[in-house]
Amino acid sequence: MSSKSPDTKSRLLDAAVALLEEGDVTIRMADVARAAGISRQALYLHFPTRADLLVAAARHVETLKGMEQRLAPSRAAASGLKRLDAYIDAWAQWQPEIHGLAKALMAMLPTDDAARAAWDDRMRAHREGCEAAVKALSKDGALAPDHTIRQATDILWMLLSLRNWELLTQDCGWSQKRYRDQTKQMARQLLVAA
Amino acid sequence: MSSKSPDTKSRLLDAAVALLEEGDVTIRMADVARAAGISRQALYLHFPTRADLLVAAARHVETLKGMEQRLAPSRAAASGLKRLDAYIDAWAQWQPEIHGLAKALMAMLPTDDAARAAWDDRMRAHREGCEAAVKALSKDGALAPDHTIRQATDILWMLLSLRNWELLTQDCGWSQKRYRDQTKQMARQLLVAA
DNA sequence: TGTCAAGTTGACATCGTGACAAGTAGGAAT
DNA sequence: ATTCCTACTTGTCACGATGTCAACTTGACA
Repeated sequence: MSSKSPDTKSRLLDAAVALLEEGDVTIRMADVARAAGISRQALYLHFPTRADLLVAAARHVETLKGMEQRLAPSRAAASGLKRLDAYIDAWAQWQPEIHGLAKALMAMLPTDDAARAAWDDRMRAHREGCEAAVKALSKDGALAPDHTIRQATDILWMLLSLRNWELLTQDCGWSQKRYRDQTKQMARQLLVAA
Repeated sequence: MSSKSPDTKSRLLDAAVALLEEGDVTIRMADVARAAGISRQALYLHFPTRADLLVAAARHVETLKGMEQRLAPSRAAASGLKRLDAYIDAWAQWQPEIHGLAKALMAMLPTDDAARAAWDDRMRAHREGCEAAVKALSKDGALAPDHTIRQATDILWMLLSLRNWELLTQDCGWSQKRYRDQTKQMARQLLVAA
């Protein structure tokens, strides 16, 4: 896929992720290039636009931290309810780890198409996870009957949004454990048939 | 207070609000000036920075649209449940109207202290509204027993966050009516004793 | 030795913010 | 009647960021 030197590309992505995790909200192309030890122009050889870089960085961090593996328990869950719980477990654990990156990315969303693209890309992936959990519930007949799959997915996606994690843990001071447990409870209240 | 011509200042604020409500996220100083019929430089005589303009616009829109009056039905509600519903009604109606403005303001939160202050102010007011609704529920004995007032307020505040409104209506394509009705239902599921 | 890929330096166009200067129209003060 | 002030004008400029373009270097490989 990448015809250029692969380790330079990785170094660039590592540098971008590191800078974003430091909370450097206004990350510039020049910063990333300098951090990776190459010239600003060379960065454009690997990533033609800032958008491309950010999208790649957002993807990179997931492979870097093994998101796929963490979702294994959810995929292997015996019941829909257990799948939902396992997904929330994985997600609750994941959120603080990507918070630095997410914060920087979110800060740019309104003005920056690049960040928007990266964000939408990742959120779509997350939404698919939500949908899978909802479908598992539905298969068990455990989904509340007044919701379609689509609608239930919307609700779970909203409940598990990074913004809500941020709001509850940062602004309301909820502990990580409390966030996890409460969120599980809320998901049941909202989605599971009584 | 304002030493400059007051009607020009108002015209500028009106123009800014109008542009922001159109959904023009990347609103430029030149745009606002043009819309108000004065030169870009003259705009700087009234608002030294873009942040100043946006903060002033945020304040302006609240008085302009009479948020206080809209909350009257909620305050006058006979029961806790009705108060909750009325508050959600008012909030659901309010959100799309301030969305453009809020979006622009949110964009400046990480970098601009003035915007942060203005934002926190508004959010605190909203949280107080949530708390009042929760207390009304509690007074009726209708609050779910596994929640403290504080915790229930956190949950309602999260549920009614602008971000969630944005996510459901913009990203998920929910209609305004659907947002309102579903949110009411979710609030009941999460907060009201079964 | 020639070629290609990857990276280098340096210059430049574009856009938005904000600073600054010099000039103008109209009203008020004395 | 002239002076002063205020609001506003036009025009210019510096700065910082993105992205483009051209020309040069360096190392590997065949």
